[in-house]
Amino acid sequence: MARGANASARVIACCGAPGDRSLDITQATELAHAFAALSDPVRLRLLSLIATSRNGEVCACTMVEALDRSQPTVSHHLKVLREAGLVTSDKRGTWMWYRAVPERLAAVRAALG
Amino acid sequence: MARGANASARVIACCGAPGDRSLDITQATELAHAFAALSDPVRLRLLSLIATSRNGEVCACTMVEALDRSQPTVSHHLKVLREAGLVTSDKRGTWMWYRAVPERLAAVRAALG
DNA sequence: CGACAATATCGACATCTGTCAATATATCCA
DNA sequence: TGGATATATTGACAGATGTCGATATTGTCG
Repeated sequence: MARGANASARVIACCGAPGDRSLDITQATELAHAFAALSDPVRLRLLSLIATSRNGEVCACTMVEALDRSQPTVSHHLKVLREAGLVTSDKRGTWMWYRAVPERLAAVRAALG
Repeated sequence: MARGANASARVIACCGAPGDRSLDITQATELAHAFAALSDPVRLRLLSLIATSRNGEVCACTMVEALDRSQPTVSHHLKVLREAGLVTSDKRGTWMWYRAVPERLAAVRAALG
């Protein structure tokens, strides 16, 4: 479901790349989706909560409490993060536990240089 | 005019930071603005064109030709990139020349880890 | 000055996005 | 089985965003 998880396009030129061309439409659209997932304060705080958690995972219920948003809104944002491949979810009982995907974060970071 | 150019907030925990807390609302909003500037395919292609150019700068007229968008649209996107601090512009005669701001790109990249 | 060229701004419009209340779905427990 | 809890989905709506045509602004050159 996570789209663009295998993209390696870069905004700035890489270490003497052969072609050394700028992004084409497909690459740009793919990358734009990733950045769009990061372009909301609520989502950034969610991702931050998850990525900096002690045991590496956070229950959705915790996040609804932490952020000043309704439960449906938080659920929506978590879905966006998941579809962008930035987090994964694991349902255990009634609770939904979220984990960050460091490789995906690294991939997006790499696209910036 | 460029907002948030001095932010050093990170989504994931930094090298044993003292507080080790997640983003607050202010930091998250600031970062979100930066990512929002990167969340459009046209803007990514513009930034890519600029950042990978031979002499480090690109004339606006070149970009209007390169992308399949109207002149007002390209002008709008360049303005967004400029206000995000990702590029700078320099008017020489009738032409407007754009340059990337590597430090700003690095700062955004650093926020991802 | 006046014609031309490059860029920016304005106004309008369709689409996308964030938000919440209401509701549905899934799971646990008594 | 039935009630309670956690999460997801739906529907609606306001506000933001990308786009273009028309126009304004700025600078060059005869």
